[in-house]
Amino acid sequence: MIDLRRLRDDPAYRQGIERKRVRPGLLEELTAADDERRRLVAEVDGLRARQNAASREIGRADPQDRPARIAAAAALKEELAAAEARLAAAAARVRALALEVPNPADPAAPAGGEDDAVTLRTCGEPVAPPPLDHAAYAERMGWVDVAHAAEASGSRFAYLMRDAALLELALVAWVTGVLVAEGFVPTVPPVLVRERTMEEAGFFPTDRHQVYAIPDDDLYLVGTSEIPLSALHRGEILDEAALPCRYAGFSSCFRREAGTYGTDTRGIFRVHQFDKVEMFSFSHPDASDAEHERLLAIQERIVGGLGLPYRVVDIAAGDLGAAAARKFDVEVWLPSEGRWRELTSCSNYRDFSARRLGTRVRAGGATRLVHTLNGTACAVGRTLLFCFEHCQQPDGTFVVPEVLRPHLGRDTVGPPG
RNA sequence: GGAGGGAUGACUGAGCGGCCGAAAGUGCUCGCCUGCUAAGCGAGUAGGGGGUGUGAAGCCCCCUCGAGGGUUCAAAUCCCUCUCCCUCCGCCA
Repeated sequence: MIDLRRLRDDPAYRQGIERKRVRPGLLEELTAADDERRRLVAEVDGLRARQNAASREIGRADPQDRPARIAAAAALKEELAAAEARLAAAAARVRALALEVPNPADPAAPAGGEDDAVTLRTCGEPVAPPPLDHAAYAERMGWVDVAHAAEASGSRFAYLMRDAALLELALVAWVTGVLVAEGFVPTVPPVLVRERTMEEAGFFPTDRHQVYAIPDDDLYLVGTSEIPLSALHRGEILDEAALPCRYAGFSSCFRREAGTYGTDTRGIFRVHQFDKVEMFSFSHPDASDAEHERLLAIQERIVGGLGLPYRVVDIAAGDLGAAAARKFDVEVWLPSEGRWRELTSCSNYRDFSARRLGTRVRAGGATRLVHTLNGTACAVGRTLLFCFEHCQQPDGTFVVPEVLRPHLGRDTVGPPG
């Protein structure tokens, strides 16, 4: 949810919104609706003030004077009720329009759209493709079974099996350890949440079509543990000393992947269900840029620690999603495709979802909305897939990344038979 | 799933139709006092919205006692629905 007052008063804020794609006329409609809402607030407040005053006088009046005064006060009720109905309608309209408006892009975010991300740095070199691409290799090793998954669940599902299943556990253990050492609270959150939680996290209404719903129980499957983590301080006013407040969430993630028909169909690059360790920070509003850099640095340490060549890109304003003011992606070289592909993502939402969540910080005498940030620590399936190509030897042996060896208990995994 | 009890400010907890946005305590802030610390003394201390200010302060008004509705001139207090928590029974990994 954006800040309506800033939309009114701060041209830079409005420009930040316009750097994203917004429906023409939306902001004008919204400000007009908000003007009307404020006018009605004043009207209703005035009527209520009169009614409150009248009621107080009745309480103080002599019992014999009361009937006449009560009759007079009763007349106010109808007028007030009508005005309140108009206000409620206006407020609902403002809310509906405001939910459509994205968080302003940060001035530092590059201009443009999907193709205009700016590469900040590249660590490691592109390499030639291995004998087998990730999907073929995983099949050869008996690590991924999409055929039976299709029987059980449909397309874009997979069984992760044998050493790949153990590699997942090793990855999760290693990454979680890194995050705990960085002061993150390790968390296994709920993956089914209410509609309200989706909305407050900034996913509804804009990304509703990407979310699995459980209509019988009014619950929704999360696409990332960011959602339940964001609800951890819902409606709370935090102490300044408690910030930053960092959580590492491990969970399964569920995504409908609507609109991706026919893309990334090989292997487990894009699936409906995967496990992920996610970082989430509640930051002091003055410190969120530094926190963002910090999350990014942790991501780079993890990806670099696995020995994967990567580059960091700064996502352009027009490609930012509704909630992010700034976003960095870490892209890893996928040899079989001969290009860099997204592995992790790290966003600063500023106060956008904190406003819906009601998560604030007591700063000096005042309270301010916190800033929320999130970043992938490890999307397990996709990380493994990159490893399938980068750790694959010409003879088919899989060389376990050094950091995972203590967790897996082996240095290499040979091909079967 | 069945039967009861509960939800009050940063926290504990009183209030059970008007004098309650709310006692008391804790915490926090400021001042005093004290070699330092602890203790003590005094004062202050909810959030949000609208308006008016030099869009600082201040001032005025409105809303909020889990959420939403209702009764009433008037609701933290009465009624209904929902959510969550606790106790007991049932079921269960």
